Amino acid sequence: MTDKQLNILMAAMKLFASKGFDGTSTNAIATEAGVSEGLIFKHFKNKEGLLEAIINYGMEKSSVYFAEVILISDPQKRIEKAIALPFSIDPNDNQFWKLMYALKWQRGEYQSGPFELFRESLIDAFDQLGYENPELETTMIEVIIDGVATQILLKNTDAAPLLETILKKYSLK
Amino acid sequence: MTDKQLNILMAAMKLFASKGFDGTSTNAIATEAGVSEGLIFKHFKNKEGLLEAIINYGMEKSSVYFAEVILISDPQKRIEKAIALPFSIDPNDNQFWKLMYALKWQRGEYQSGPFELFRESLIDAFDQLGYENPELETTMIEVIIDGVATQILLKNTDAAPLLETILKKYSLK
DNA sequence: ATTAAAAGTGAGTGATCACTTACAAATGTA
DNA sequence: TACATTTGTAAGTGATCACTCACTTTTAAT
Repeated sequence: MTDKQLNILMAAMKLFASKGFDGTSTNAIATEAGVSEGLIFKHFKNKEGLLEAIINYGMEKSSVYFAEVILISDPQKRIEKAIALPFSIDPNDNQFWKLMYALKWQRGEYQSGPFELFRESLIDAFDQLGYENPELETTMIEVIIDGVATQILLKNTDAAPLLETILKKYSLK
Repeated sequence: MTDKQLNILMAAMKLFASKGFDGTSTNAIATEAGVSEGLIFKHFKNKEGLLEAIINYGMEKSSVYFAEVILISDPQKRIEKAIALPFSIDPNDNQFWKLMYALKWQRGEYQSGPFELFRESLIDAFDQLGYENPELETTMIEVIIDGVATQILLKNTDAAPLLETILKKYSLK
């Protein structure tokens, strides 16, 4: 990936996250990236392709953290680590996750993939622990993760005490 | 409000919720509403004014439910009712809340108002119950509400068992 | 040094955007 | 009936949109 290619990617991520995909013009991206507008299309084919490149780039960076959770064999620890996930979002990745959550509501197509494996590994964990309804418990974890992500990304709530409260409340401390 | 005015409002809500504000053209709204494009601007001044009208309309309908929670004097019951809120979203209002949640991520300006009063009434409730950190507990409730709303609006999860699980987990049964 | 490919530019392109305007139909009131 | 106001339309408007194209510069391998 060229310097300018990365410039475009970062500029687009910033603008898509703050103004939305449709609210951002390729002209604005080019200006923010310090590049001619034509270059965007040379490298990413079209605006949609640029969005896909951003998501691939961000998910590749993030998939490590998902894998870390999935690979924990102790079910209790796996669940705890899953809950802790949104609390450990690298502030450098805030824009990426804001974009991902914004896309959730109007472009569900970018929601599949790594998330399904993640979900199944949680169902498995609750199953191992003998819970009556592992799917339901997993949905609860997803509720927590989405809710916490909303708080942290949108209202920059102080993460540490919130995490402690959750783990205590869930008798997972 | 005229028939056609309401047509425009509903058509715009539907399209804004599914394609986003910037992803929806006034031409598309007029077509969906079965109305000439000019009429939109006669009634709502501009596209932004139409969005505001939708939000006013939706919040006026919904404020009843928030008020119902706030007016409960028993603190325990008030908290329970607050948690139950996203579970009792009228399916007819799904589009409105999808729009509200989508706007959260790129247009925070539509987030204030009734929500603040709601938050304070929860802090008060936890305070009355002698909790150590009422603000933190209230944030937790907001986490739950946002997470549940995401599940229900986006993945149409079955609401009933999830509500029961949450109330149990929160020892609020 | 030659040269072909890749990176990069800037001035276009038609299409679509939000919005206006001139005018007609409907409505309410005297 | 007369007439002023409101409701509605259709054909525009300039601006901006995503994208293309002809062209130059840079890079890198022989």
